[in-house]
Amino acid sequence: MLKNYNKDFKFNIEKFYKDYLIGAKIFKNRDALESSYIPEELPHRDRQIREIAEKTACALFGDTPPSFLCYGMTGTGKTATIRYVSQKLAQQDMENKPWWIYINCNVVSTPYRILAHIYNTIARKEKIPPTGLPKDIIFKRLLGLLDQKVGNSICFLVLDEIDILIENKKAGNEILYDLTRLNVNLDVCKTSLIGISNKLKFKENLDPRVISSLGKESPIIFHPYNANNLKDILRDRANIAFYDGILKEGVIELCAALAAKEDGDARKALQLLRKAGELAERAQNKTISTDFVERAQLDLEKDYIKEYILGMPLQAQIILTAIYLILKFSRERNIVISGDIYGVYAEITQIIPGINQLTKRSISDYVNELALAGIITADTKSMGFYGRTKIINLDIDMKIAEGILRKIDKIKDILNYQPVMTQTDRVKLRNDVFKKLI
DNA sequence: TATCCACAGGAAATCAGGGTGT
DNA sequence: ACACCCTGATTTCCTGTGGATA
Repeated sequence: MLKNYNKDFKFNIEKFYKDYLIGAKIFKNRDALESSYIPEELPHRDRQIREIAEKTACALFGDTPPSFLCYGMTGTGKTATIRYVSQKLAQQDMENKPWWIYINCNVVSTPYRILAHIYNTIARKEKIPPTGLPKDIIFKRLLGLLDQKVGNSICFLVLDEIDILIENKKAGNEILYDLTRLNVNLDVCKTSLIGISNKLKFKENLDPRVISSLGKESPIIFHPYNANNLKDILRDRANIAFYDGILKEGVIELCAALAAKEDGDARKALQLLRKAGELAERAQNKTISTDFVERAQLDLEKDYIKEYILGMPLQAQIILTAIYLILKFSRERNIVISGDIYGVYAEITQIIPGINQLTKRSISDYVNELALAGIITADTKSMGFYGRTKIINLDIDMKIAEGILRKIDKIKDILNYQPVMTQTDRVKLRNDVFKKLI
């Protein structure tokens, strides 16, 4: 049946657009606050720029630059600096401009796809299919293409988030080894690898053969920005992004301070500023005050959690639901252990149609992932005679969790289901024991 | 001090679903 | 149609483990 809407409350889209156009303009150039934006100047990265320039300058003479690594936490400007230097190098007067091929190993995450990605970016047309061919065939085709298309100039292969590649130790090392050996098999073209990593210790998992070529050069370290550094970066970007006089006193300082707390993450700082601007814009405000920054921070956090959970595989969502239900229905509300999760999970997979039940081993992995994302905390604890287990807590508000889970079709109907497990005394009994021991 | 709980988590195998060239 | 390839998710098999208990 149709609802009888009050006419006065009807959303007038025409008027909305009109008001929107007349209303305060905040953004002059929104893109300047994207982390992919390469500004004219990169504040506080002089040393890194110089080091990278020194290592790559021999490309000007057509010599092969050495392969090297860049380390630094997220938002310390690694990718931006590389892109910056590559732009500058391309502006120099030289016969054969070098090629730069960017590979984000988080997106292009398998050996086959890395080779295919390199091939396809150079070839433009006549692409290699996304799957189906043997790897060595692609490798040979790639060699031919490099010699033919890149000719006697340099091809830089930038592997961003290279640590993700090594998570699969065997396959990751194999492809890296293959890439380092490209030069040996090439006739005219030369390649040079640049690895970008968030984790300092990722080198531990690297094959010695790979280290010998990728780790010979001293790595370039990107230290986190401090609050003052971040202020400089934000000021530069804000000048491009906003109209004059939009930013109120203290906005940049607050963004910088908040991001400095998060390991000096410049990406975070820019996100805060952009979100604050968007909130002000939506509120049809003429200026951005620190209030908007505070709201932006809450919003960003909520958005992140929501998007993460809704983007998880259904099985992971069900496991989160199991944790939620245990906390909701067990009388001792604060303790969840892995065994209980599995029990309740097994129960609800029976209720939801079309779901198959996974093994404990897989669930253990999913629980770890949830913990890594900051949705739950999971600390392994030895209970001596009572075995070893993980003590799990929901790290987000129960209400928020419920709101998000309610958006998932297959789950929304079971959020009031009381698991049999929590009705028996088993959970309570265990909780009593654990409580004493913790 | 040996035992033993209740799991953790690594490595390799398997499976299904996407594709290939011949 | 066929033999074969790559990938991601999962299973199977397995070894490891901290400390309360007997």
